[in-house]
Amino acid sequence: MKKIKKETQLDKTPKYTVKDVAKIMNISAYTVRYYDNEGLIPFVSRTQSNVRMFSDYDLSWFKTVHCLRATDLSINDIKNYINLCLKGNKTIPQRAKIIFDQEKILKENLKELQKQMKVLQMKKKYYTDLLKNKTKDVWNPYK
Amino acid sequence: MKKIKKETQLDKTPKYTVKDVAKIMNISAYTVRYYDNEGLIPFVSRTQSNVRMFSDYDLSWFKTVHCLRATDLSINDIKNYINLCLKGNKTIPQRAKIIFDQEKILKENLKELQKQMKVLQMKKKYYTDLLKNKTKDVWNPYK
DNA sequence: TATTGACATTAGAGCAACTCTAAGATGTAG
DNA sequence: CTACATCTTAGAGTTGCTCTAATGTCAATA
Repeated sequence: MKKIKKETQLDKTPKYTVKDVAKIMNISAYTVRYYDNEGLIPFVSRTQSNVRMFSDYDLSWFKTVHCLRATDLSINDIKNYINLCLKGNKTIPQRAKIIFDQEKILKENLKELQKQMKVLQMKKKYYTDLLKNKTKDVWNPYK
Repeated sequence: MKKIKKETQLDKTPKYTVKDVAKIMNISAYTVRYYDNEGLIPFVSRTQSNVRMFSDYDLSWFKTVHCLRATDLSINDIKNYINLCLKGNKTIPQRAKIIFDQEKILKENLKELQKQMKVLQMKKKYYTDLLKNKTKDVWNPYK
């Protein structure tokens, strides 16, 4: 008998409040509502009294959004990506392009940050030496 | 005879326009004016017809501002740092603290970005496999 | 039962750091 | 002398939050 691996299914039962998601994702409750209002999290359910309740499935969208935001993709571009995801496999090439492009951009950003880290460390050395009274505080490019 | 090393002096003759600085620093001309208006660049000279002219000395302030902004220090905090620099060596400990703190923050930001880079690379692999028809586009955490 | 407190909701204001527009001044080239 | 390229300013617009104010829901306590 052939062994069939069952597709991973994320739990869609609502169990997390805005506050819970904020804590889990380490973002503010304002931001959680903002992302929902902007339509970045599809199919969010509400209680009878209109209170948002998120599932593990919703959480996985938050993780996607969080990753893309962390790498500085705009809210609009993320909305676009999410909508492409919802449209099924005919949008795979477009989605792939977004991810590939973003990886390139992140790589460049990381390189730039590492460059600035080196500059900061020279400034750090400048002040460390100053505090040890080893040097005078004159104008120099490490200030 | 004792050899005295001459202190490095930056040229203060005005030679660069806003556009020149924008090009050199790889930022927009708007941002150049914005930084000047915000008082981040001290002693900027103007021609008789009110046109900004920047020197190498001014440029070195731009580099300081650029480095601190790149590591996400706020405009206000940078203004504070610049003003401390202008107040002379009694402000060394305060300036040192700003730089040391900022280095810690940058280190954390870099760590987070590297984490997101790994997530992005998993997404990249997900789409690379999809495009090779090796996998199906089902919901999974790499999307 | 009434009220208090802890939460949730919304619309919309506020903010940081640009980013751009509009209107006007200046300088150079034809 | 005119055209246009480039500078100036004040102020409006944008993005992505962040917060406030007014209101609603619900459980627990006086």
